Amino acid sequence: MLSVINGLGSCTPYQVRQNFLSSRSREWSGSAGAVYPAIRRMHAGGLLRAQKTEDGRRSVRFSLSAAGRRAFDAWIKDVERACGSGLDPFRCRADQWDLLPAIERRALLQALRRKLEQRLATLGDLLERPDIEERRALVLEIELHKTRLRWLERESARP
Amino acid sequence: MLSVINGLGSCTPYQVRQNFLSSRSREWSGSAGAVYPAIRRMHAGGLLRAQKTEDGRRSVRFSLSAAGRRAFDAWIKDVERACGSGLDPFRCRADQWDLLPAIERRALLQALRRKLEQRLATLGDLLERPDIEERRALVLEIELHKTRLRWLERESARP
DNA sequence: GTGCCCATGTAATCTGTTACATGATTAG
DNA sequence: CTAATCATGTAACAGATTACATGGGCAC
Repeated sequence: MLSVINGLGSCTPYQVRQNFLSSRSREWSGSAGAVYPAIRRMHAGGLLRAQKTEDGRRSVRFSLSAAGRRAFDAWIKDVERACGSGLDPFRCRADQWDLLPAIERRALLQALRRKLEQRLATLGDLLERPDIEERRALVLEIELHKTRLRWLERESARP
Repeated sequence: MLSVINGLGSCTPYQVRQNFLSSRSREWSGSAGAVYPAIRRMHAGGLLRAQKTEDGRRSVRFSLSAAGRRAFDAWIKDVERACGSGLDPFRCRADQWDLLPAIERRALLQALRRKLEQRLATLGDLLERPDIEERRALVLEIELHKTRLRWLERESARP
């Protein structure tokens, strides 16, 4: 998945790490202990090309090698995986919620709706900002959350 | 996440494993090297209660202890995590697709649409079967895939 | 009995996490 | 100069994967 970051140019490990840290993903911590070894592995595996840049710092910049670009391309075009359902923390819980006693269930669904609406507001604000990257993914995420919200509303109005 | 399986009754490690193997999740292999140690850990941590059942086999059945049920409850009611965006393989790629040359991009979006429609057909068939468990999650998954499909159609008709 | 499947594991390996360590540069 | 921060790591640990090992019951 580091391919994604490296897909955006020639950069130092530190920049890669910052990118992970700043991306509000929560599913990936971007910890030093993950990023640096991963880059070393990819370099050893021939997916990255290193180029010494003599700009004062001893920093080494990495970019995708031909093999790296091929691997990235294969990842992008992996239709099978792309259309899988992933590991959705909302969907994972969906059937469990139904087992709760009616009162708890009602309260929980309510809390979920509030949280989703709040999240949608935040994402909507983000969308306004001109400097935001990954705009398409953001639009999609908003739509997916709206779908979850509709599902919740349908679930709330039930036996 | 094993809480989910254990939430469905008193069972042997083997049954847990079969459940994982049969659930078309792909995000979790249910390998022996994961399930057995995990159960041992949870038992050691006091989340599981073991009961020897003398039904011939030496099988030990596990069920949730009081602490285990509390942990499961906390997981179910984790609104924050539930409303996070998870690790969606489709959304992850969404912005990368836009970087492809127009012809490749068009072909890929087409392939994705076909795949999604096929997946939707499969899930629709599943929904017909009366013995299917996790029905709510299935309905939700279908809706989410439809949302992705709508997004794709909007993306296909673009500059 | 022999072979096969059921059920339970262990070993080696890979990768991610947290927490700590280190040298280089910049602010005061 | 000293302290903070930048940039790069390492160490210990947790958990997942594959592949292999083991032992009991059943079919033939």
